Amino acid sequence: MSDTHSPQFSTATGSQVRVRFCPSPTGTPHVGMVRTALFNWAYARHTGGTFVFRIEDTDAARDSEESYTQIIDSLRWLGLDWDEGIAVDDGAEGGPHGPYRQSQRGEIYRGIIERLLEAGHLYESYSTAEEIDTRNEAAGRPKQLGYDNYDRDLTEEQRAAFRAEGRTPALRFRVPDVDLSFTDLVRGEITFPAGSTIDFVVVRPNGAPLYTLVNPVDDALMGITHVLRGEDLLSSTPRQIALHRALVELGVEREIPQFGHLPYVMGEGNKKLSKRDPESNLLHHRDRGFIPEGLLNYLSLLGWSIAPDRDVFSREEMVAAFDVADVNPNPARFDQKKADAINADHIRLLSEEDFGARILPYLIAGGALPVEPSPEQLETVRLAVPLVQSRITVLSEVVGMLGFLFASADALVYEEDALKSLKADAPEVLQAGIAALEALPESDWRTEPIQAALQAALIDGLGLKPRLAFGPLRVAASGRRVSPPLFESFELLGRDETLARLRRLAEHLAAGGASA
RNA sequence: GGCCCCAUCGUAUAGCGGCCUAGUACGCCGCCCUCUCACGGCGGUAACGCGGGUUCGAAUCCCGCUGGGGUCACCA
Repeated sequence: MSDTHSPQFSTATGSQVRVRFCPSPTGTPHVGMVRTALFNWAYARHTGGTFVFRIEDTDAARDSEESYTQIIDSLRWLGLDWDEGIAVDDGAEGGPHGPYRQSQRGEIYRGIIERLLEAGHLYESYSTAEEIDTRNEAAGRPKQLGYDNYDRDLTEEQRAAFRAEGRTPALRFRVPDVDLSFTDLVRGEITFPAGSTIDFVVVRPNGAPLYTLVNPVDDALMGITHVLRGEDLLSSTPRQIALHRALVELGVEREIPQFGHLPYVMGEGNKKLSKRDPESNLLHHRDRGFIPEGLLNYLSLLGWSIAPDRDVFSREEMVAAFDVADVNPNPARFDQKKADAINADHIRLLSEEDFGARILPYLIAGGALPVEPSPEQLETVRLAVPLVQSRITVLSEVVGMLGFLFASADALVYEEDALKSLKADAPEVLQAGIAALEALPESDWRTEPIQAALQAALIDGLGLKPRLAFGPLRVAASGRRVSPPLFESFELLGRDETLARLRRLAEHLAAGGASA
C-alpha cells in the first residue's frame, strides 16, 4: 500500500478564499439558514475573497420554485450580495463555474461518477433497505448500525444475477478504512475513527445523484476553500472528506476545503428552532418590521461577538471584524426580546427621512393609509416621524401608533383598555379641554400654545394631576391609552379635527359608552 | 445503542493561566426624566455543572463524570 498521504487541506487566505452558500429550496427561508449565509458572506467580504451562491435542488420531490424565489429575495433584502452564482445582477447567472443550480448540472455529475466508478471508489449496491435490516437482524447486529457494506465485493456473477432479477443498482462510495480527521475552523481537531463511517449511497438506481455526492463535487469544481455550514452537517463531514480525497486523487481538485461548523440556532427549551416556530421564519420578521440592519446584527450575535462591551454595529463594522475562528461553538438560543431590542436600536439610528420611507409600506399594508397616499397624508407621515421613531421596536408598530392620524373623527375606534382607563371626571375634563382649545385661534394652533392653554385650564384651573388631565384627551384623539405625544398629535390633527374628536368622546361618554 | 459536538448570570456573550471578589448587552427590579408610552440617565438582581489532576496560581490546560444536543436515509 502506498502511504495515504496526509489530507491536503486548503491553505487559502485573503483574496484566495472562496466560500459558498448552498441552500436547498425547500420551505420558507429559515433564520438559521440566513445566519449561515451571513457568516459566509462576512468571511468573504472580510478576507476580500469570493462568495459563491449555488442552489442544491437535487430533490425534485421537495424543492419548490417558490422557496427558490423567497431565498433569493431574502438575500437581496438583507443585502448579502454574491460574486458568483445564480441570477447575479438581476440577470443571467454569473461566474466561470456554472450552472449554479444543481438540477442543471447532470452532465457534469455523470462525468465525475464515471471517473469515480472507474477508479473503484464507487460500486454497485443492490441491497434494499429491507434486505439490510434483515441481514442485520440475522447477524444479531443492531439495526441502527445501518448498511453493512454487503455489496462491496460482489463478483461480476453476483451482479449479473441481480440484474437478471430486473434490479438496478444504487452507487455507493467505498469509504477507506482509516481514521478521518480534520481541523474544524470553529471547533479544532475532530477525528472520526476508522469504521465509524459506512459506505454511503451517492447515486440512486435511477441515476439521480444525491447530495452526498454533488455537494462535495461542486465544492471541488467551484474551488471552494472554506466550507462554513451548520453543525447538523458535522457528522457527514468524514464521508465528504473521504470523497474529497478521491477527487484530489483523480485530479478534480487540488486540495480539500477546510471545514467550519457553525452552532445551532435553538428555539425555546432545548430544541432546534424548527420550521414550525414562527420566529424561525425570516419572512415573518420582515413582515413584523425588522429592518435588515437589525436582523443581520442580531443574527451575527448568535455565535459571534464584535467586542466585549458592544453589540450594536453596522454590517461594515461586522465585515471589518469578522473571522470564523472567533465563532463560538455553543448552540445559541434565538431570543426574540433581544432581537427586538437590537432592531429598535437600529431603527433609532436611521435618519428621519430614511425611517419615513421605510414605514410607508407598513402603514399601507396595515390599512392605515391607502395604496396611493395623498400628498397631505405623506406630509403628515413626515411630520409624525420624530414622534414615533424612538417609540417602536418593529416597523409594523407604526400602524397602531399613527393610524389615528388618518382616520376621521367618527371612524375612530376606542380601544377597550383606553376607555377603561378613564375616570368619572372624564366628561368634565373633556369639556374644559374643549373650552380651552376653542379659545385658541387657528393661527395659534401649534404644539406650545396648545400645551400652554391646556395646562392653564386643566392643571392650573381644575387643579388636576397631569395624568388625569391629559388621559381623556389622549383617548379622544387617538382612541388609545398609549399614543405619540399629545400636543404634537393635536397639532397634526388640526384644530377642527381635534375639537371634533373631543366632542365625540364627550358624547360617547354622555351616552353611557364608558364605565367610570 | 455506535459515532460526533457542546458546557460562564434566565438569554446572548467577554474571558484564550495571574488584569476576574468574572465584564457587556437583552430581560427583570428600583429610582430619575415625563402629558401616556417610549427614548435617555442612574442603580440593582443574576453565572464559571460536578470530581480529580497539572501549576506558585485555573473560568481558562488535561482526565473522568454528569447533563444537553446532533447524527446514523436511495433528504439536504
